[in-house]
Amino acid sequence: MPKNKKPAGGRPARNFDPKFAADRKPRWNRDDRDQRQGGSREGGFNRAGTGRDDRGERRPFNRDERGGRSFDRDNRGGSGRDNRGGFDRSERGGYTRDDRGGFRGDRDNRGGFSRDNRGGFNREDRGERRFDGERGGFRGDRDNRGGFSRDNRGGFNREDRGERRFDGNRGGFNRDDRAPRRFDDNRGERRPFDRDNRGGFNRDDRAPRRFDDNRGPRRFEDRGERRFDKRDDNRFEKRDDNRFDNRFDKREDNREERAPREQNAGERAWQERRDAAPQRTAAHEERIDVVHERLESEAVAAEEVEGQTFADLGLGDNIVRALAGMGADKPFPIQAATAGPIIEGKDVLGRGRTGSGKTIAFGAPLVEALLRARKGKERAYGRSPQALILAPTRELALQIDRTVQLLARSVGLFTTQVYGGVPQGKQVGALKKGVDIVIGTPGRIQDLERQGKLDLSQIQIAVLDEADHMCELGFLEPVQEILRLTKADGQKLLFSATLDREVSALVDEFLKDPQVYEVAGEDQDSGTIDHQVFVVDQRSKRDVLEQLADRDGRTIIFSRTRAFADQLVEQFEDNGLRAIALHGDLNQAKRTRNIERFSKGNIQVLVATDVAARGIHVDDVDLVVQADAPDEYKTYMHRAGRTGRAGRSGRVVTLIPRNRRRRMSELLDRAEIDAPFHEVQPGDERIEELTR
DNA sequence: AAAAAAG
Repeated sequence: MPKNKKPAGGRPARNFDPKFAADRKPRWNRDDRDQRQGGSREGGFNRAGTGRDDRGERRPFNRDERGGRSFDRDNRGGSGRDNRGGFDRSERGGYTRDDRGGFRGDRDNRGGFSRDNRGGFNREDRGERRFDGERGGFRGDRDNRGGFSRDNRGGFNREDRGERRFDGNRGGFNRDDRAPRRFDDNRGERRPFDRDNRGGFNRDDRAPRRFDDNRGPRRFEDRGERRFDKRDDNRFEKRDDNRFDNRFDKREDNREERAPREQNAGERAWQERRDAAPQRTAAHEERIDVVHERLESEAVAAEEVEGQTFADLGLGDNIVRALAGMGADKPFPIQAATAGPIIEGKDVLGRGRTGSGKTIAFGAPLVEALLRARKGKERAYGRSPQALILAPTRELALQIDRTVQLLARSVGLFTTQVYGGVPQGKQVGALKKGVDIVIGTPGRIQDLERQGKLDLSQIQIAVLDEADHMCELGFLEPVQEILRLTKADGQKLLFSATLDREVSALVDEFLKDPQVYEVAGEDQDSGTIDHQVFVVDQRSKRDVLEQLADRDGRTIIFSRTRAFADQLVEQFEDNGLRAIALHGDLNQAKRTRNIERFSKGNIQVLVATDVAARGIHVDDVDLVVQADAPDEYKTYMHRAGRTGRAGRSGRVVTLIPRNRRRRMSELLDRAEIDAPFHEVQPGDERIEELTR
């Protein structure tokens, strides 16, 4: 009998907090939802939560959500999996893409590359469609970059990485192979092209563990040192040179070769803005190398700022009260470390381990800084935002807003979320009225900016949460483009638990005199998480997972693919376990709803892809299971970091097949995590131990 | 493989 089989009357939520007792509901029903639409009550993933919007505007949300459902999975009812995948995909693909075909001039250029060409309507479709639609450089809005656009590069890089992996035992990536740690002599020679290389193929890499006694304070270059190993790899140099050529030199050619196309005013304006955006110059190159040197020597420990109050850090009364209201009575170390410099207007890199309070660490001083800058001026209708917070997932953007919005409102500033998957209307409406802080994901921000509905030119403070992730393939370019549209002398803040050299792509171009802040001696392993690895026979993997899921207490199970996440949920449910999925195949309404259901305590098992790996905070997740081992140590750290937050304890179990043991221990080494390996079979005592 | 735009 499953332990968490459908609770009769709704078990008490684990993150029950007396402060919000009136707000709690044991489970979601229609009425709850409707009621929820109405007010600005607390809610959300954690107790810092608040309503969706602070304006008391009318909410199209509910209606849209329900309307959207005709295209989502709910409607499929009892239909089987196969049916489901095919039906949904084709409908969605056809509906969204083709119906809008005539809407943009660039679509016309695709000519024969229409839906029919795109082949079948199964899941794999997605990749192919991308290929046809985007790689070929058919899109007008990409044409400046010629055929060697982001997408090209993406394909190239990814394959590269794949090959490498299978190069025997990771080829040149062996620890023993690694070049010695210090590369200072080489640094001066670094070309800007390097940074893409680094991002592309060396993500896993990290400097070897230090064995000398004084481990902290850690310096910026402590991780990712090996990036330099491949500096002179011809293939990469060549590729990047190509890219560079195409991007800057061939721009004009390309434009002329293409058939002329109608541009609307918004697009024209956007292109002008973009062309006017500052580009890298030789002088700039010299400066950044210098900055980079200094960056590495200026990492500071935060110990000396511990013990201060928020007020001591320079935050005003209202903000301090708002912080107290969300349970932050005194600053966590990372918050104490970064607040001062941020208020002073410095460019800051913040590294604090998962769950150490990074959102407040940038959010509170950001609000304070905006407030001080605004002093004396009045809040004009339709003003452009002065701060921007970028996050890699919509859920994270939403969550950040929950916290930052409370802080902002306490001093009369407004925030709005700008992310995809939901209708633009509400976001545009808010922007029209004027907001001070925009929080969102890159795609929609670019979209609205290009439409002329979001003005980035007044952004004085730009924050990148999960900054290293935002420098990865597919994120980096949009992020760069966005940052180039913000104030040239604006302040930049980069935060992540795994802040490493990967961010130098941005640091070099956008940060002035940056300093790294972190808490000395605080690394992931000094935390409160207990790690272990289960070596499991492939055939019994699902059984083991099911037994692990059958427990009291919140559990997140990470799967590598969306399909497997769905399969697991289905399997669990077939066997009477309540579980819920979270991944990018779900529409946004469902994603939001699912994570809410999970954090409300109604359903205790969340099966997610890495969409939930970073930043997402749910109270009292006490077990993280990695159904598939991650490829990167950083992914491991972030997934594991969903538990053991704010000093609480948590456990992490990673399932691997026998042949992955070596790779796994190398990964754990990089993450500086000690975890015992156990051979485990279904029904094993080790599993039992985790379920009580 | 995943994520990130589509009134």
